[in-house]
Amino acid sequence: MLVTSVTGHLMEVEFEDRFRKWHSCDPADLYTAPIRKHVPEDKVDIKRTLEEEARKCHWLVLWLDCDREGENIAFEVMEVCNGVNRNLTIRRARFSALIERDIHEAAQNLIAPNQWFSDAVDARQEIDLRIGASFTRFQTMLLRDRFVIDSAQDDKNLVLSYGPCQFPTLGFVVERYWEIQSHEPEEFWTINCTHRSDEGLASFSWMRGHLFDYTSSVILYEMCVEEPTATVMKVQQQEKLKYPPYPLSTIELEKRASRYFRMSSEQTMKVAEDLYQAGFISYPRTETDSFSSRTDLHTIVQEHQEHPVWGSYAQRLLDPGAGLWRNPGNGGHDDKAHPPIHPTKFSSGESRWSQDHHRLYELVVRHFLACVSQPAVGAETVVEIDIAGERFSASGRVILAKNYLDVYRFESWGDSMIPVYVQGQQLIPTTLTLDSGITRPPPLLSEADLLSCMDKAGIGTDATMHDHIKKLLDRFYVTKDANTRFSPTNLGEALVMGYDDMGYELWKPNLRSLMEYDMKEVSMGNKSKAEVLATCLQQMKACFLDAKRIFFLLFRSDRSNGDDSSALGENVRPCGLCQEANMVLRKNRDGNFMVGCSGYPQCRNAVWLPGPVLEATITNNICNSCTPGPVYLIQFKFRQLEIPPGFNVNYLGCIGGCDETLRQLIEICGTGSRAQARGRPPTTTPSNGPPTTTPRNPQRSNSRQAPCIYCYQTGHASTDCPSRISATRHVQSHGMNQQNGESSIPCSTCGTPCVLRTANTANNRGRKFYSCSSQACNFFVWEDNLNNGSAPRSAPRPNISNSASNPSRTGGRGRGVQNAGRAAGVTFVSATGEPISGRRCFVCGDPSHFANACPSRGS
DNA sequence: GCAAGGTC
Repeated sequence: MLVTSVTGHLMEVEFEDRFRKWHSCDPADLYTAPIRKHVPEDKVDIKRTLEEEARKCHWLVLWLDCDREGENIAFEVMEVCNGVNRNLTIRRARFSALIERDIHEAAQNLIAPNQWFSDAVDARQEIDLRIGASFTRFQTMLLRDRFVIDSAQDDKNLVLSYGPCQFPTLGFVVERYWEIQSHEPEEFWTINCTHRSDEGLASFSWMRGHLFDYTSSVILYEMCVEEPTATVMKVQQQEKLKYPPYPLSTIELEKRASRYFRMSSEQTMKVAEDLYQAGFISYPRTETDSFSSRTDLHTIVQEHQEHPVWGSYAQRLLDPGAGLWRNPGNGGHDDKAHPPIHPTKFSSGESRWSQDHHRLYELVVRHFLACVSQPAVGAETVVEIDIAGERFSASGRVILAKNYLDVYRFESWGDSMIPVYVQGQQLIPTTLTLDSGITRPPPLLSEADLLSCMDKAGIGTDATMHDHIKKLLDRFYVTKDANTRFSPTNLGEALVMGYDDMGYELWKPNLRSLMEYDMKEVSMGNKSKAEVLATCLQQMKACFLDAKRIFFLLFRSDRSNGDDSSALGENVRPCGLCQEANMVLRKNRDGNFMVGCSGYPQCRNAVWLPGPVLEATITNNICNSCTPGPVYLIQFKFRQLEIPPGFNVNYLGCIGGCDETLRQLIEICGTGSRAQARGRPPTTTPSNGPPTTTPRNPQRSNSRQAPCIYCYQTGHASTDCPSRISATRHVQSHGMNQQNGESSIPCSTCGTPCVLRTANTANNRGRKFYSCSSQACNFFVWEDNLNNGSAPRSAPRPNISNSASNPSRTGGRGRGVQNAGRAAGVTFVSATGEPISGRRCFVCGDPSHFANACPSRGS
């Protein structure tokens, strides 16, 4: 028996020569252009070896990975060998690890090669090539000149590639970025309680989590303050186990190396390949996360007994008396081709290893030792207390046995002690506070997150995922920060938005999933290769032609005059962003107005004007307050039916940031920006410009200046938004910022007249409320509660410690209701501000019960 | 100059 090898695929698919040059044909022709499968130059020697040996042999046994790709490679080898020897008897060996018994069994149970498996791969290769080449050529040639990339690379070499794996991967990054951009912060409230005793401190958290309604939170908080005695309702003690990880697959190795060492997936695979080739670890490209029952795990552990750092742990593992051994868990994945990544040779560190080699080898060994170890054991105590009907809980944990955590230093499980409590015990909280928080957007995707997204959506394989991520970086579609978090560049975001604008989900994982499904059908013999190719390529060609048509409309060619808006008159102001050009008033093709920098596209500073603008004319009047000036005022005419009552059709306004009326109109009616209407971050460029959401990239750089998340304008950070500053001057809670006018209702706290406003928070949008017009006062009340005769309240922001036993802090400070009736610490006034005596439920207004007994509270 | 999948 003679053994030789190939190195992955022996052949490649390629277009015939006359279609190879980019300008040789219309990219649409690539859906039907003839292709050929051939052995590339660097594999010719391997082909020659195969041919030489095949001539002398009678049998050809194919020992390749037992997956679809492996089957396809087997057919490539068969084609070459059959080419020189038609009489070969050909068989396939099925094995998945270099385990002696498996190899013997495979040799004794040879099977026929599986044509369906191979066909599925042929189909994938052809589809990937045709789609990738056609879209890449097209979008590169059309769009390359439209983007200025801040790098040393010659722009002429810039390739804007499209691929069925790289684009969905980019899609994940962009989608998360959009999610962050469109996040609307919302204030919430939570009650926190602590209790200190001789034994220590327990922090109890509110079992409701948090509420977004301030008034409800205050009511519930005050009920707790009024009756602060806590009763211990439940003390639950149980043993908790923290399990070691499953055996190591490629994705897990990449994710963990990224999390623990901030190593890129690309670097991880490079180092893993080195370690594999030097024999220190097993094959690093595997989806399998369970060991075959035939694997000799003990021998692997034995090898590490002498290691200076983890040797003693390995010895404990092998000692039956220690009881540390446990057969590894099964993660449920098996690619039938390779075992999980595990150490194959002992090393206490080689002199030529880099720090990354040391780290990765250590991770593989410790992970393996952890897999065959007992879980960590902890004793957990959960205490639930009740204060005035509200439940709070605290928990403590004592670790009884660290077990695998002794060797797996990358994970931790902390101790947290709380005092001992017994059921029925009563106690007075040490602190009871009403605390506020703000909802935050999710973080940018980390490399580990991105790998998870790809894994979940079936984008790429264990061997290629890191390639797709690297490709996004190489193509300038994304950037990665020091915390391994990814943001799209202007270019990446614009491409995704371009496809999104077309309505095609070419940047979403669905396309790949559908292809995957079809491949599976082919590999099972349910569909033929030809059938899948015909359907898929026909659909993709139609999609390509449509995309081509729309892209030409979106990105019309003449850059100097490519702006789809028309300038209307003179400059409005100097541009504060690039500080080189002027901002000019423009009207877009779709009739919407904006003021954009004349330095576009180098500078993309833009201010979108309210949607209802019918006419806009620059006047000679100059704003007295806005800088950099002069900022010329604009005479607006609004569409009567599109503006709320109280606003004039004719209005002289300033776009410099000082104008409250314009700000309110934008908040209420929105701007003419395209994307805003779809809930995406607003587009700040003219509708035919490169579609980016933000006015970034001034002066050949990729630096960002995102639009303010509150007013959607540029030129200031969200934290400095003038609209927010003026809104918070009037009301405390963000979002309650639409002022309708003054009313005669006196504030029950200070007597100053209240202002009727409309809430704009997610939970209460459109709901009217009164708030005190005094900046020093926090009073507010929902209008509908007033009409129900329910409980308008002064609403100080309590954040008090040690005050639970001093509930008098809410006592009648206000002139309006100083002598109002009080029930359980709650004051009621009527719609006219008159005090009402007697108890009423805050939630539903029913006088027969109080809020803590309201039937609706269960929900 | 293009895809994704093998691999060194």
